[in-house]
Amino acid sequence: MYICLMYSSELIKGTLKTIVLTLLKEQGRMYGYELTQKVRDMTDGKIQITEGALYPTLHALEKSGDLETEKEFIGKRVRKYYKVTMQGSATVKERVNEFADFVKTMQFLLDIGPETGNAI
Amino acid sequence: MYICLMYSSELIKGTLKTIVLTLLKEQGRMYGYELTQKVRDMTDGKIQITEGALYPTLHALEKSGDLETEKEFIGKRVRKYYKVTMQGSATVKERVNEFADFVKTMQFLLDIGPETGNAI
DNA sequence: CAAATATACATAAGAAACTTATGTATTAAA
DNA sequence: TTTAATACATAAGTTTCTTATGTATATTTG
Repeated sequence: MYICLMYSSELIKGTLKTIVLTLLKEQGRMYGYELTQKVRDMTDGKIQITEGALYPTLHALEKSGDLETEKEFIGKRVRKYYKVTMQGSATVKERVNEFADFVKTMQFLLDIGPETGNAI
Repeated sequence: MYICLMYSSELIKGTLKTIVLTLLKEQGRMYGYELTQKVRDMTDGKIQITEGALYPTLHALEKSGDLETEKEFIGKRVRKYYKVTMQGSATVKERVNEFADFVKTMQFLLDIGPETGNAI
């Protein structure tokens, strides 16, 4: 079985919003830094979300109405918790379904099985 | 089951080279325009490779040594056939394996099954 | 047979989504 | 007490696409 330490940035491109929205929906609420840690831990470091990519994305998702924030003070430090709005909840479903469909199409195109991932 | 007419361009981003290399390896040799048609047909139009994206990609893959070309004249019209080099053949394997691995990680992250694609 | 469409290549400007670098500030660990 | 971790943010640069444009031949259709 093939194992790689870290995916090429090309591959991850376009999936950041889907990942963030899904995790926030599952976890209830999280803050930015927490998200980077969670994704790194869940993927054994294979997906590492950089802060330079994450924060602008979170801001965009808030602006589009898919996320909303609650500020909280931990000592003197501000922490911004994000959670999925009702609109965002629908967006998550769409995005996850689209991704699942896309994977099927790609598996057909690349001639790889769904479970085994057996390459040529 | 979820079906969409066309994937958002975000999702497809980063998979173009993998698709092109895989099809060329399977089919032996193809020319650019043929590739766009093949992908469109195989995916029922859900993935539509634009020529503006394809030709620069083919040129890059030739430059990197993964593809080589043969020019052929169909009447007065030039047709450039591409085929995978020995180096390219290894690249295909790597890329397909990486994609398969990536899909597994994403299915875990998004909490979707491998076959059913059952969303929340 | 003329006009529209399909075939077949190519490039260039602009947009989108990242990476890398930098900045600020607090808190915990060595 | 200095380093690392936590926690936010933005800005410049890169990659990779979209959209637009260009050229030319071949085929279909009205």
